[in-house]
Amino acid sequence: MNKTHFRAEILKALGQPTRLKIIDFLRDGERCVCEIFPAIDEEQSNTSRHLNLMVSSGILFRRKEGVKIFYAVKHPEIFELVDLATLIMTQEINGRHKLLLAA
Amino acid sequence: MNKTHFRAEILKALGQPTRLKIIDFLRDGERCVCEIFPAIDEEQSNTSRHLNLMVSSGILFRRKEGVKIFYAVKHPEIFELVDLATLIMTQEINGRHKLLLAA
DNA sequence: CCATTATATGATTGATTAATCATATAATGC
DNA sequence: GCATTATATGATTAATCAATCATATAATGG
Repeated sequence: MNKTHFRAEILKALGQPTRLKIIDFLRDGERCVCEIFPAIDEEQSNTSRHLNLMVSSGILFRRKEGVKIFYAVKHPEIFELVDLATLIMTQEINGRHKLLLAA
Repeated sequence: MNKTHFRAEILKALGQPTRLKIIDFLRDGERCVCEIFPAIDEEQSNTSRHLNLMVSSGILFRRKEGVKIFYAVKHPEIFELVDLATLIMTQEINGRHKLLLAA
């Protein structure tokens, strides 16, 4: 895999609503699957798949403790990146609003 | 569309190799389609579709000049966001390398 | 040892995506 | 007005994706 594909994989892993909800829920630190899936209101199996995908693409890491598996965001820059997306979104919404007002 | 979906759409728009190549090529400023598609080595029609998608998701804007259409990145934060993805990628590669060395 | 709890995974389905070829549209210079 | 250049779009195809249901695995407490 070349670097463009690697970068794309990271961004793609973050560019999905269910996965973004997981990232947001993990802002306060690690959580086990049994906490995550009710919090984001998704099925356990679906949540598990998304968690695994994010581990594979370097977004999350996993820690086992007894029967529970805790997931956490691997790099603090992930949050910065997501926050930038939020900022861009806000600017977009404001820009569109201004256009509507000007029309 | 709610905010989670909006954020996801922005990240997803950036999380595709062909589109990342376009963003990289637009770092120096606006370019017309006829410059972009040879630079990234993709078909004109495919390039056009990706450009349109990024306009729709708020990543790029378009300016018409005669028969040419110039595209440019709409928010400087887009570059910051992509650069963060590159940083995360680098950390991942280094991390994996260290693990291999330690093993 | 068994029942329970936590997590992962196989199989399936419908939806979305990226790429391609062919063609349409639209501006320009002659 | 016509040929040329630049761009967009319809139709198609193969691939990937997200979600779901059912089931498997694995650790724990009693």
